[in-house]
Amino acid sequence: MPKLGMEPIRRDALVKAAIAEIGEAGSLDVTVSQIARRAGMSSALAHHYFGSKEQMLVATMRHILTLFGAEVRGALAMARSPEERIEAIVRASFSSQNFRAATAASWLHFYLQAQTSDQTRRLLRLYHRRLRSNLMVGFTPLVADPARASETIGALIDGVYLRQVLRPEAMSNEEAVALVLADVQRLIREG
Amino acid sequence: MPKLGMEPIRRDALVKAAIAEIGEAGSLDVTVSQIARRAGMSSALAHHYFGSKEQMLVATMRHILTLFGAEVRGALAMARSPEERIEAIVRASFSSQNFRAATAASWLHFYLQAQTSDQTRRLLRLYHRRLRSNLMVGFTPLVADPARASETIGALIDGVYLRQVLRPEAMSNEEAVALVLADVQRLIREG
DNA sequence: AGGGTTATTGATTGACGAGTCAATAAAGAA
DNA sequence: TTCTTTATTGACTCGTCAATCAATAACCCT
Repeated sequence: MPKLGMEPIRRDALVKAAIAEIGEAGSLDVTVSQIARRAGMSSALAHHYFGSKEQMLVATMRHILTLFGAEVRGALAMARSPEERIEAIVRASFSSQNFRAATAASWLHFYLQAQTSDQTRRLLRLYHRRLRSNLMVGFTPLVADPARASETIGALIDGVYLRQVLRPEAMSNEEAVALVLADVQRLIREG
Repeated sequence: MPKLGMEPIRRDALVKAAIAEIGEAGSLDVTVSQIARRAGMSSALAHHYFGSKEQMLVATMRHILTLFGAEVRGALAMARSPEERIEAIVRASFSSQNFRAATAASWLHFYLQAQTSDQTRRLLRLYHRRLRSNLMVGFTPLVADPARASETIGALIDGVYLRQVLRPEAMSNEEAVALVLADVQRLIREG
């Protein structure tokens, strides 16, 4: 029962199914057929809209990055001080449905994918640069070496994230945020 | 020209070739044939000695973990104070040839593999527990919440490691060590 | 109604890769 | 020497999966 204007709907469904499938399988070995089935269509249709598996995964990562970017921007808009700016970024990094099991696994997947795919690498660098730049703005009025502080907190966020992918039960979202924020506070107190 | 007692030699060659191959490809998609060819034998022989690809990769991870464990033990033997214990662990985490490009990529690979392979997961948990326990011993006389401190430094190590896999040029080994140790110092000063 | 476009899929192709096997050869044991 | 064990490989099987294609159907416009 073909209706017109299906393209955006299908693409969206596929991207979301890809995240869910990667998260559930906890693995990189997700096939186009699995994703397509979960999205309620044939694999042929997936290829029809994305051309290739890689393009589909790139679109998936772009989607994750877009959501994350929106969340950061939203939180930053509320921030009234440098401290609050940093806190906003940390909270966004661990926030909401989006940043749980499925998304986290996908995220990690793309970290690896970035070693072989140019497009993925470019996307990831972009995210890194933005994160770093946002942290820097917050840290600059507060510490002597904002670059160093941003690097530390950025790495700490990645590390906590990585551990959450492996052992989701070991630490809750709030605990993760608290852990990172405590380190932020130490950095600030040190000046 | 079959000589006897080839088994340990072949196994060793395969394990080392696997690390090199994963590191060079920067990817999980390493075939048994590629690894075997690099190790100077046929893929059939690799199967003969390891039974399956998974067993071969488990042996590879075990090898990496063994090397790391030895390095940590060596450094700990020299430590004369709690501070030095912690420093020893951090230095070992980023030390030497072993912990560069190829090994780091393999390491990250196993993090993912752990989500699907029971054996790999067990190995990784063992490593985590030991690392945590070692850090705890160092932190206990120095800070109020040693568990929290160990968790923070453990995550920071993983995060810095992850970033080095992605952008090896961004930070040198020594810089990585310095970054982590600075955070250790902050934790200690805080008490 | 009929031509063009979009949506959709089952079936197929083509590649690649893990694991198996039968065959060859050398070393040691009897 | 002959038998057994170990080493070794090329060729093969079997499965899987990305990608393609041909066919079908609904929608829109004229």
